[in-house]
Parts: sequence; C-alpha cells; structure tokens
Amino acid sequence: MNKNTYHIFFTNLANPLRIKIISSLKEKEKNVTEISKELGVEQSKISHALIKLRCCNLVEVNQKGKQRVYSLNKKTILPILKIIDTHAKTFCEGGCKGCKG
Amino acid sequence: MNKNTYHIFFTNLANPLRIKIISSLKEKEKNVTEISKELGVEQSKISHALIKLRCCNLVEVNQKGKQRVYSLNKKTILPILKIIDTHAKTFCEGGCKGCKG
DNA sequence: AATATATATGAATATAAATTCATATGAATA
DNA sequence: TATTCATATGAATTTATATTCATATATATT
Repeated sequence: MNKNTYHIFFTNLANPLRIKIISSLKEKEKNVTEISKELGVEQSKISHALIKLRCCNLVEVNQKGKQRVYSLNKKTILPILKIIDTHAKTFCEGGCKGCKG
Repeated sequence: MNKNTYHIFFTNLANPLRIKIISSLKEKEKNVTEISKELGVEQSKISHALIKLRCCNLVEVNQKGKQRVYSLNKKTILPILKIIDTHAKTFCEGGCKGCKG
C-alpha cells in the first residue's frame, strides 16, 4: 500500500466540515446545493471538501441532470466512526481533554 | 461525545511520523530514545509526537527508571488501520491517486 | 549534592492545509 | 443559441499544524 494512504485518508477525516458532510450523507445521498444549504456553508467550500472525500473514495458521485449527487461509502466510514466512538467512551471519558494545541 | 474528538483523533493518525511511531510500537513497547534511534528522528520531535498520541490514549506511558516506556493501544489502532488497508485495496487499487494537494 | 542521562516543554519559525472569492465549465431549458 | 442553474476550479490569503532548538525537569548514579 501507498505509504501516504493513511495521511490522505485521515486528513480527510480530521476535517470538521468533511465530518459534517459525512454525517449528513449517512441519512441519504444529496447534491451539492442541498448539502450547502443544510450545513449553511458556502457552495465552493462544499465542493472543495467533496473533491477531497472523493479522492479517497469515501464518497461517490452521480450526475442527475445538472445536479451532482453524492453518496457515502458507508462500508468504510461507519465502522471507523464506531471504533472512535467506542474508544472515546472507553478511554477518554467523553472527550479527549488535556490536549493543548 | 465531544465534537472535536474526531478532529483530534484523526489529526493524530494523519501525521506520518506518528504513524511510524505507531507501527514501531506494534512490535513491542519502547522508550523515547529507542524510538528516536530506530526512526532516526530527533528526540524532542518524538516526545512532541508521543504527547499528542497520548492525549487521545492511543499510547500509554510507564516510567521505568529514568526511561519512559510507551506502549500502543492496540485495541483501537489495529482495527482502524485494518479497515483503511482493506478500503485501499477494495476502492483505491493500491493508492489514492488523483488527489492534488 | 553534583553530575549524567532521559525526557518534556515552550516559543519561534517553517510547512501544510483550509478558506475565500472570482470565475470557468457544464448541463438544461426557454 | 442565449440564459439560467448547478457545480468545479484556481490562486491568493488565512489559519492550523509541525519542526526546530534551546532549555527545563526529573530520575538515577557517583
């Protein structure tokens, strides 16, 4: 495996906006404008975020008329988020404190 | 759960040096100097990295004389890395290409 | 208690990543 | 084919993160 895979992948998941997009797409697939409005975030910012997510195949896109509909790769994402949640509950007592910076 | 948990956690895993440290600690627990020498990386850099990893309880530390011995929280780390590896093989054909920047 | 060894810390700097905004592209419809 | 709507792109700027280096702390040894 490419030695930068972890970096690219986890940098994606380290980004709060991309996590919000991921959360939003858990529910159902959405186009860019829908995501933008739902999150109250400017469109190009959403597009930039989606491109990064797509690079790692964390989301996929389908053209539907002039919209582009993004859907989540749940198979990968959901188990990872679950592990972190469990980890946080088990080891971090509801949040990682004491991290300066 | 704290809404920044993902950020802190994944920022840790997005860092190549910290991934190297994690890989090294898979084998066995090690003190700071051992890690530093093994990776050929300056000591304070290792210490800074370890502090971040420790913040999220991805590693834990035990004093042993004047050494501080770090060990890996395998329970959390190993399954996550495995998911990424599988993801990369399944969806990225040996590496995430086409990501500019 | 002085010295040596091991590690941590802080702050300045360097590097990387995200945001912003103007604009380009592309698909649909009048 | 001109216009509108939807999305992507690029480059400048801002913000976040990592590195570096000097030094502090802590433990052990003499």
